[in-house]
Amino acid sequence: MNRAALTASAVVADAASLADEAGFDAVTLSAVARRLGVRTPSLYSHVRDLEALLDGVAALALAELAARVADAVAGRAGRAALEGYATAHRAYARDSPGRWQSLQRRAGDAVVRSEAARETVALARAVLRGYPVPQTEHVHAVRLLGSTINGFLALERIGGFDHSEPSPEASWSRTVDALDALLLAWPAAPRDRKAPL
Amino acid sequence: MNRAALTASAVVADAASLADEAGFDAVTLSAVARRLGVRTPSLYSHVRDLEALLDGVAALALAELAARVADAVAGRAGRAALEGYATAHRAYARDSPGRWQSLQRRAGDAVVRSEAARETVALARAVLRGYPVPQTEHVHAVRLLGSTINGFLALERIGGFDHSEPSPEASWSRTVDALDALLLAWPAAPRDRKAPL
DNA sequence: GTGAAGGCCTAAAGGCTATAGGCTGGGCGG
DNA sequence: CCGCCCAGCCTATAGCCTTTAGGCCTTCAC
Repeated sequence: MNRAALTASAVVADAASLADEAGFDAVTLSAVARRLGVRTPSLYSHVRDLEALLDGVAALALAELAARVADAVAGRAGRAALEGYATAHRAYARDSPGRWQSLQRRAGDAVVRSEAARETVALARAVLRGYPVPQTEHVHAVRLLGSTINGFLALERIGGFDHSEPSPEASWSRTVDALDALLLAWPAAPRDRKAPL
Repeated sequence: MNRAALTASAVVADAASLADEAGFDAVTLSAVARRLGVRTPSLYSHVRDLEALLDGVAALALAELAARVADAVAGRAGRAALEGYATAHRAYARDSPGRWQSLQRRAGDAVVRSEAARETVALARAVLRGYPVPQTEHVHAVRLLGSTINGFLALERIGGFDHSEPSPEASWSRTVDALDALLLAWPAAPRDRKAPL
């Protein structure tokens, strides 16, 4: 009686909430089952194994992130778009720390090939359109953007900024400033920049 | 008989090797004990708990990394120093993936306050001396450097670059180019850069 | 109404961390 | 030289985790 009306997506959604509340590595099949008022093995009807559950959370997170970023970038260009792009990431990491963390691991193919993954890249490229970065350099610029934003958030998360003075806040805005300046003056062909010293 | 001559540092060293060989999360007390030919509980004489063991690996890794970076930066200035700094990090991550991974988590106080931690920051500041970045901006620049380098390596590790075309290699050198250009033309006070659009 | 299927259950195996308590050999004081 | 003590390993055990196997009840289609 009182079947708990489980479905794959209900299980994944609950896992995502748990991740936000208790940290990504508190996500275990046991814990999710407990929250859903069900015995652990029952989850195996809906989810292949733990790995698949975590991948499910990542897919969910990526979709949510893409939506937020899209919203932040829409109708903006240049620096405003860049700021929207970067800050939407940071806001997502702040609001949904567990889901964010789910993205910091090698993901399964389903996640990698997802629509959301494609969209995130497309949005980064859209931001670049407001800057004089040549098409051929777009990949590199997208990767740089991703590296810096993700890297900043990772360092912030593990407390890397907790032991030196100015607040991460200040460095964040300087970081966006720097990325803006960088994209405005994207260094020309490698050869041109060689040996400035 | 045949006491295994365990010591705290021998245990930590073995854990670090295991991390490199089998991935950081293959580091368990069980696995380390197995490798050392000893029963799991025996390790508790040398290591407080799993957490302490992982922190030990991180401390070891940080010291090794600092040494490598110091070596790569010594006697260099400007772009050469920057390139040495960045590439030493990448080389370490490549050569010792497990140890590198041990640094991507919130570390205990012992690690944070270690000599090696201080040195890493000092080396970054040393790199900045070759660039016209004002003292007051050093913290931000150090954080930006750390964010971008760590972020790039993290994305590379989780395969974030595996599904688009040019090799990470190419983007890496463009990234160093970009950081060089950025530091050469570090954006002035925030106010000056406002609303260029 | 009945049979198949879906969805939850219990049971159980095997791996992990961690604590408690026992055995032993080597060094050291008497 | 003898015996004691302790360092350093051990076994036993508890508790939590994942995963598989197999059973039972409910529902729905025919």
